Amino acid sequence: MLLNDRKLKILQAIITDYIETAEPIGSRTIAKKYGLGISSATIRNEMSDLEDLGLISQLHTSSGRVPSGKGYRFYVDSMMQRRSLTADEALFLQRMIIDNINQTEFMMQETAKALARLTNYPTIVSEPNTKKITIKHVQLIPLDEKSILLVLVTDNKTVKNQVVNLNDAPGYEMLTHLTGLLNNHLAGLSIREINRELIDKMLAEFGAQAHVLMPLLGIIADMIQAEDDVRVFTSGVKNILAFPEFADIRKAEIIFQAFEDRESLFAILGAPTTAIHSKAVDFGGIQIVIGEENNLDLLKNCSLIKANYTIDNQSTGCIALIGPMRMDYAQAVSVLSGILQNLQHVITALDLSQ
Amino acid sequence: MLLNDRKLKILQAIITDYIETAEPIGSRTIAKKYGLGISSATIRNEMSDLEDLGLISQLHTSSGRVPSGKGYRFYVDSMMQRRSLTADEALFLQRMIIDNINQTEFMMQETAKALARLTNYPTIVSEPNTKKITIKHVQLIPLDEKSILLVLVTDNKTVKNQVVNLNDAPGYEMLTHLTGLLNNHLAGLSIREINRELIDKMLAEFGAQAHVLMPLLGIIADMIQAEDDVRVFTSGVKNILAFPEFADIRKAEIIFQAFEDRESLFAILGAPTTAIHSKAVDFGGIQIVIGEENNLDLLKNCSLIKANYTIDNQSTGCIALIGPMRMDYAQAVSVLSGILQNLQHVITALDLSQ
DNA sequence: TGTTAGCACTCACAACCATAGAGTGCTAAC
DNA sequence: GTTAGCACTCTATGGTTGTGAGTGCTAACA
Repeated sequence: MLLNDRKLKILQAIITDYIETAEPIGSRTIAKKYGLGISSATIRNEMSDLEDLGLISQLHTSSGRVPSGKGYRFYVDSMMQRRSLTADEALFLQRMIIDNINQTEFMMQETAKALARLTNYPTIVSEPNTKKITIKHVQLIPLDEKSILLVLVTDNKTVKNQVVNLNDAPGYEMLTHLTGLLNNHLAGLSIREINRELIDKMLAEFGAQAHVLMPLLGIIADMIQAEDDVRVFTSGVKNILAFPEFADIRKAEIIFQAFEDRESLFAILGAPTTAIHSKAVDFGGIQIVIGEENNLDLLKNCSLIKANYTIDNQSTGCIALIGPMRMDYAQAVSVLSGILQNLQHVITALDLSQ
Repeated sequence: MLLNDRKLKILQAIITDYIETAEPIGSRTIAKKYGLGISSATIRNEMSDLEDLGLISQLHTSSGRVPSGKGYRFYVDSMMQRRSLTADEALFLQRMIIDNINQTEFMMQETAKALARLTNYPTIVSEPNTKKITIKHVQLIPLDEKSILLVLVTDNKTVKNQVVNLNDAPGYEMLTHLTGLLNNHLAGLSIREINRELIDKMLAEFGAQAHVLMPLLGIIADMIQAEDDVRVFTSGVKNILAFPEFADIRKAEIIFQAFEDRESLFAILGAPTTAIHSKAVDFGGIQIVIGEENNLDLLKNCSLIKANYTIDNQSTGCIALIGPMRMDYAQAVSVLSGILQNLQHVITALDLSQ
């Protein structure tokens, strides 16, 4: 689609004004507020053309014009200026130094919070999905006569632990011995590689302590399984209450409902789109989905800005923010981009696997 | 305050009706809906008396009556029937079996969710505050050449871990040795008991590895410190959107704001009230704070139902739910009571310290 | 031919009014 | 002590009207 310069300026005025005020805008207002040097009548003619093109629409005759989904799409694709971070935003991100993190959970939650804070839109962040977790180290620790603690370190930088209740827990010396045996056999293996043959061999070596092996292996399997369940974090849902689009509480409730339910959140994030892979850590491009373009009814009146990111070319997470269709795309994209860089920096610093 | 039987019945009718409908109720409606065998005129006279007593009030002449804060207080103190759990509620709680939990976090979050689910009110649950944590076990685990994992088990059933980066990490054998030394000296101690004298003794024993001791002790102190920070969990904030009291989004926003801020949540839970202590685990009585009785402006139009619970006579947590003043006190109290029993059951089962 | 002024028209919104309905207090009768 | 009846009050609802912002169309102008 090709528009002449004047039409572009008028469309720009309509979109920026509507993003700011949420009020339909008329020809006279444009003529007065944005000094384009043409009369309102001329603007009316141009607006009529823009409406024929489907870029703007009016709720009824004699109301001002409002950008349509197609209009926002055109704006985002062809007109939007990539703005850089403001001084305040940059400062905020600089201060958000997350160091010494050994659990992704905290980092994800902080990322969601920061993004919501800076954009004033609700955010969703899903954890990287690591499907091929391998065991790095297992450690048994005595607690008391009837229980021991199992600590599992996996290759994706997370540590999990679980109390194991046994009728007759081995003593400290024996636990140290068993820890050695477990590590000899299990270190470096994924859950699928623990087969019958290996288990038989381990049972033989465990001797009198063989009865504790199966419970331990079962728990290890469960722990890895749980780790494979991708977690998802949200922040700032309440921000939608500030938008007139959600003045009707029923509409707000739908969003709140979705944000309380894990399944809905994954539905919003959508099927994992192909991300661009690079050396170790890479962030795919930022995608914008506007209004009706969304497959979910829930989001037909909203826009979604999201980006995938990958770690080690295998595990990919998603970071997204939701707003009304008239969201401030330029600001949201620049902040999201800044956050992604931040995340990349932290993940790279954390990367112990190299 | 003493009321005759007929006044009690009328007050009861007003309160139950208003809790259900949120609409002011008039004499004629009471006469028709609740067959008390007296005419609306008589009810009017009685209502006039109830208003003089401050138990009900009207928004303007010729509107129906609404219970006042004092009215709810009287109802809660003197009239409310302690109802037992419904079959559905009891079933739900039975199914909420939380077993094998070694972290309080999951349990607290689940408790908040269950309570919100059953009552449809927003809930807040704060973790037990354990001020005198002692070290139960310390374990050092090798990760790679430059980092080891420190696992700390404390006597309040929680396990924490932290990656420690060192320029030159000791090998597995050495770590096992150091783990033994650390446990010999630190097991059973609280953070205050780790003094200069003890550290000097440990430094001597660590020999060539003395340089790793101070970083480790520093991290242990930080971990205990973090554990001393009471966490707080919430659930179901969005439920307030269903109440006409919060039809004005500004009012809802105030509550949402408070629920996003840790400090506000603690302010809502209030200064810890004295809980009744018993043998090992005890739950103090359930307290109800109605409207103006709240110290926080934020809650002047709300009611708060809360209970403290204690573990081992020393650490006390709080569990609370918030609703409009016309909340269903009887239901909320019975469900809260059921949940508390559930929590007690789980905590007792978890108790490894005996 | 593109631009603009002018005009008639449309629609949302606020203000205004009348009416119906639900409630009250008061009084008098039972 | 209870109740029926009455006058009164206040809210909510619906219809009417005026205003303002917007439009499309037409004719005049550069």
